[in-house]
Amino acid sequence: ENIFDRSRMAPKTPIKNEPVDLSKQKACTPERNPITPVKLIDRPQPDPWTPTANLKMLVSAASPDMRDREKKKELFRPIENSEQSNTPDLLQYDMIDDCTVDEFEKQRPSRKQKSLGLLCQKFLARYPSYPLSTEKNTISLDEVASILGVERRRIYDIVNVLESLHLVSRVAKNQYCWHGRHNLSQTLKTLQEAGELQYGELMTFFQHKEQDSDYKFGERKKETIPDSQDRPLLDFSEPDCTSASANSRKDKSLRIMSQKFVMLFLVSKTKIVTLDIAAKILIEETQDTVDHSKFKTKVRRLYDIANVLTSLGLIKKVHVTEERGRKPAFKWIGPVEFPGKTDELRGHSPTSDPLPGMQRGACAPHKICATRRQRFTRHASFNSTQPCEGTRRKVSSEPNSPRQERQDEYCSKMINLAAVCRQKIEEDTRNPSITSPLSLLQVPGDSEFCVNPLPQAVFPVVQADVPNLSLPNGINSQALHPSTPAACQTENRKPTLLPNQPFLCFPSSSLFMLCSSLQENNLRETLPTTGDMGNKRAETQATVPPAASQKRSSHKCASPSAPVDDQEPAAKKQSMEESDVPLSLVVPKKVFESPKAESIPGSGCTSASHLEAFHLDLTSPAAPEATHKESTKPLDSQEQEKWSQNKDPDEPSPGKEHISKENANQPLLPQYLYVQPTAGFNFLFSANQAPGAISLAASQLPSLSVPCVMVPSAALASFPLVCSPTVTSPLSPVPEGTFSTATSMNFSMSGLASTTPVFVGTTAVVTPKVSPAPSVDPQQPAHPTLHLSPVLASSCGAVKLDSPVCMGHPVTLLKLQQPSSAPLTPKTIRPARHEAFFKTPGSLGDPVAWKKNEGNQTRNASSVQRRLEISSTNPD
DNA sequence: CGATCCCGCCACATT
DNA sequence: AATGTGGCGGGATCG
Repeated sequence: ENIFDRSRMAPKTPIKNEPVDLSKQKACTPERNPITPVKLIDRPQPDPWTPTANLKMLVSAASPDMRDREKKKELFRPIENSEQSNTPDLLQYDMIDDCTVDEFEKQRPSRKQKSLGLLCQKFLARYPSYPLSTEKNTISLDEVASILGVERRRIYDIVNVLESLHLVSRVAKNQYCWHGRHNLSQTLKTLQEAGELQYGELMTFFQHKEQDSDYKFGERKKETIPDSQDRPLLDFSEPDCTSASANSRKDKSLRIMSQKFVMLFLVSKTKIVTLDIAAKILIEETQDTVDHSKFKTKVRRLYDIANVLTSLGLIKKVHVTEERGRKPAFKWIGPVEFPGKTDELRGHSPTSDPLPGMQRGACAPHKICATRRQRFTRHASFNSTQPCEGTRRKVSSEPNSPRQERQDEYCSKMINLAAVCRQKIEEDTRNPSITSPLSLLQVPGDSEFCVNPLPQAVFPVVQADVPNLSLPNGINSQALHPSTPAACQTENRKPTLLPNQPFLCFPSSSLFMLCSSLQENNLRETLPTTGDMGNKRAETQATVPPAASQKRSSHKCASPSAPVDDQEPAAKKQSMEESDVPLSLVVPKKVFESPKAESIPGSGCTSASHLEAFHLDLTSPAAPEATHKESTKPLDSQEQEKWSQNKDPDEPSPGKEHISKENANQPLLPQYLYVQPTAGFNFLFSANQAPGAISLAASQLPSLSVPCVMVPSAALASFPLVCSPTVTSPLSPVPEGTFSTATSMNFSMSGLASTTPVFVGTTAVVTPKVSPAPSVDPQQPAHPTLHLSPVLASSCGAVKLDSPVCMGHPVTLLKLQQPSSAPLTPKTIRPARHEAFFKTPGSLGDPVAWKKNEGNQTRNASSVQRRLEISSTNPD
């Protein structure tokens, strides 16, 4: 048959491997598309004749993407290529002729090449993460399908997931509109909120023990679960989507499932969700009913969703080892914290609004929800299901009261649950082997997560959080509070918070983050939850954010106490991270307002507040970004612990989160992320970039500064990395070359680490030196925004991160402009303010309080990096 | 052999 | 009825 077709269709060139179909295409453009999608061609028989089919073929042939694809294939199988370039074009049938089966197989695109994840990457590569509003970004399913060489069905899988996150929206039949990640933070935030309500406890629970939880809490679960069902909530479709009708079709499970799945991550303290747990939770009602087949199907779907989310750089696959064994799981590597409210952001550019933060923040929180709800409501009629929800929604829509009440109730309920969980946890904790929640998380050898505890746990704590920033989308900063305390608690870890310091130092930190202006992303702040964070970083990815996940509401209520307990264990675990790796995160600002400082004034909390000050305005001006610099550091880091102090404390108050919002307003914080070498590679992130960016596309990189940089650890050791987004021209010598490299890389793939260090950033400067004296020189003064070198910094005056604290390690950031917001002033400033902040941390945006670490002992150069301090100075 | 997940049938929705 | 959507699960691959 094939032959027949071919003859007819196209003369085709025998060329390569591709099956017949290809040949057809080839006919058109022989060289280019070696890779034709099999399907089209293959299937063609049935409809080769259809106009559509032909069209598709043509399109595919023409498409550049196709070429890429082919290239990839080649890469994958160089061997094959070399040998057979021409081999079998035949299909199976043809094979008979000459090709051996083997050859055939080789040529045949591997299953992996056809994976949904890869397809999704290609899909995403076609659109900018942050499209200009002006651009038209319509997506034609048919076109894309043909270009990518897949059936439309597959595109639906991708689009449905993207739609659930609002990266796209359906405008018409066969037409979708690409929105990009501009609103991703908001969407995530919304999901997080919704998730907490729906799954907060559940997750907590599950994480501890699934079974038990189910068992015991079965009822609860049911309750919640059902609720979850409502799609509308979650979804927001677009604001208007008028298509009320839209609701139709079942619930569009893939979309809903996707949202729910994401919610689970956002709600999870560990940020790791195992497939089976997710499947159980997502299987709606059924608690027990879960028949195996249904479960299986659900899992299948989750894989589909996970592939897309992975391509988006929001999650990554990991394995969790539990008592029962290793289980597949996914870890959230996307932004974790979202600024408080934020709706507004949407349209703006991140930097654009300088002021605002506060106000908006304040009000905003529910806005979005409300909007959606309304929408839903309209549609609502349809939603027959779950009346409850409807109710709920409505309620919620009102920002005010109802919701609160509801929460309260919820809280109370949860409290019990929490208590139970806690017990379990405690028990677990005792159990050396595992801590419940964490246990799940940890992944033993697998990826990066290891369960084994390291002796020193070093988990740095981060104190500060970054408040959110002004970024429109929202950055998130809230979360930490609660957790933070916990983290701090862990004893050892108390890293470095110094009272005033804005930054934290972690002992062996694997990485640091500093935030400067961020845009969407959040910074991840800290560590609260520790485990996650550590792990994450360690691992890898760029994810910066991991951790902290705490969220608010439910937690507050429910587990106030619990968390703490839990955390300890968690911390331990974290600490464990693979060998040394602990990472440290540093966050400049922090927002706590927390009055509560109960715990320790000086320490943690306060520091946090100081952090706020930290914010720099970098962003506002222009692009402020900071540069990053780092050096690798050796290891002794642990010493650092000494420095660290704990924070403590506590609880941040609930409200804090919101508060953070205010902070958020503030312009920015520079964030830096440093990852230890151990991890395998180092990253630096600039806060500015959107989180998503990371994963993505290289395409972005070029245009902007790259948000992340990956460097092989080894490389790092020798070189410090710096990234500064803002600047366009790379100052440092290295940069260019490296740069390019960087650009080329795709972050998404973890695998990519290049051997050489990469520097990215427009401005960035890199200093080759190792930890110790970093780089003064390298940097250039040039940018306005930041400087790395201390010297410069001083000159600039604005901000400086120095590491006085850090041991010497000099990393400094300077921010020139916008002092006002920036808290950063070094020592000088500090003193006075210092007090202020204590008093009213939250309110002051600026007060900057920097803490400094003292130098604690560790001063070695190596450790330098660890400590970043901003102000350095006074501890006071 | 379990984990993944491609593939595409087919039902339901929309036009 | 045709076409768009997308649930669903068999069974092929991968590891």
